[in-house]
Amino acid sequence: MIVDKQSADPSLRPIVNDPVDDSRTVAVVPRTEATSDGLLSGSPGRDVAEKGLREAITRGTIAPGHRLVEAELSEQYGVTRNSARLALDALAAEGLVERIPNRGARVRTVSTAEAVEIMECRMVLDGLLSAKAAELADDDQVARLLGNRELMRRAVAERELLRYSELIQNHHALVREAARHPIASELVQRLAAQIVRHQFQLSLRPGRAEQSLAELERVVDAIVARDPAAADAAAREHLGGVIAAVREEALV
Amino acid sequence: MIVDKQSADPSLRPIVNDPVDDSRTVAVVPRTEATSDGLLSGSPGRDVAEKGLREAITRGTIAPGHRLVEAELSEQYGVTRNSARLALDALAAEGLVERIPNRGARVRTVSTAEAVEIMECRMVLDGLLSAKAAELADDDQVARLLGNRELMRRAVAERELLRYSELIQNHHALVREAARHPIASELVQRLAAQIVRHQFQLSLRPGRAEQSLAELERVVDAIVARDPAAADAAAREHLGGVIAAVREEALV
DNA sequence: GGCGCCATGATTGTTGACAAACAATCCGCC
DNA sequence: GGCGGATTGTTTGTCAACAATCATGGCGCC
Repeated sequence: MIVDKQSADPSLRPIVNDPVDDSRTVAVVPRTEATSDGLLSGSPGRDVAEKGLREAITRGTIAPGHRLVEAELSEQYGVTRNSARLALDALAAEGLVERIPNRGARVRTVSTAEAVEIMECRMVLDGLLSAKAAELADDDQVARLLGNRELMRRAVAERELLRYSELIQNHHALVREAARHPIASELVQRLAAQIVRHQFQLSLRPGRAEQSLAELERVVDAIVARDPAAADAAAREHLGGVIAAVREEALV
Repeated sequence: MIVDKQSADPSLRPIVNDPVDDSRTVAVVPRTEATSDGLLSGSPGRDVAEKGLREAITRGTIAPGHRLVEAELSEQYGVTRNSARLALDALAAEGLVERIPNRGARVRTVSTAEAVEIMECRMVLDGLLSAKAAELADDDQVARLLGNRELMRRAVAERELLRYSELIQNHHALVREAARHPIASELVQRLAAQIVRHQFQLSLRPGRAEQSLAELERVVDAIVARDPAAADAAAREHLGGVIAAVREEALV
């Protein structure tokens, strides 16, 4: 049975309509220290640890499978153990950290099979985003996509793989912005974070950049042409190519 | 069933000081049992609260927008406040609960626009799963899909909407199982949990069941015929129909 | 010499008390 | 009578100590 008491305002204290809400999110500057040994404490603490850890994991500074001991993290990031613990919880929810009850946490290692599955999900979601972008992008966004395409071409021509890698990220960011689809955007980003390692490894394969570029150019073309179906198809084809490459890599 | 209270959406109401707030007395209550002092503690505690809350939210027992006060939850589920707190964290990560720092948590209300976005994501992911199912389903799974199709037909013929609704869930569960794609399966389930309310509301619309059935039958046909592309297309078409219906509903 | 069993150490998980944040209220003041 | 600022009460967030859990290593026993 359902209880519906909605007739009364559920807010004891209104949370809605808070126009100035950033007062709390920024202005961090934590009491530089609270505990005698100079640990950052509190809410900032959790965020500091979470941000630092996420960065370290996604950049590969910490290797997959590496154990993450709460006490060590606490010391390393200068936060209390509780903050470190909460950060681990958050990252576990994001799929970056694996947690085993009573046994601790470690950096999640995604198998090749999982990486493929993740990419398959990204493939269809990226198709959705590209299609939406083709439908909704404004002139400025189209211009920036074209500009980025030019940069990608140059980077590939000059064999600047690292730079090209960054530009691909940029391309995706532009597509996400143009698509105006927060839900899909967040999903894609979360999935992408889980496989940076695989993706990076792949990008160094000879010949990979050229193929990738050709595929991405078709995505841009479709968006510029305002053709959602073509954009969807092109985006899928691109990631389909990436997936095939990863599968091949796995055999090596 | 779900009591609709859309008519009194709290977020649309002016922020008046409503001294009498009985909306917070929720009649939930499993209170599974108790230790000597009446509190379940610890790890089980967190799980109990999380499971109970998730159930209450997805079943609509607690209305969207409803405030979730840690102390109250702790009492209601017979767990410590900390367990309740962790449960809220977990549910917030799943997108079922909204948290605002220092201001508390409430059941997330998904706007129609968000619901549409979520369904668009489900659409493409469901297409992926259906295609995989067409590729990988074994004979037993195919048989069960066919059996379920028959049950759906009957339910619709006999105007058993509630039963039909359950059978749809069952259909999706069978597809997920056959697809052997844990990543996509989990994503889809998480997204689905966020919009049960919208979906349920929709399923009661006259004529909706018939159209839905026809679409789902085509999905089953494609899987049985081992035709991934057709399965993908059919699944997308199905959710595309649902999305169109939701958009219409929004105008009413 | 190998096997099971208890002590030990390192880590995670929990607890209750404490502190901060915020909305609502009260009070003096003009 | 209305306004600004301190005050209060409620709720969230943090902390350090405590308890539970698991792996490891030593020790007797077969």
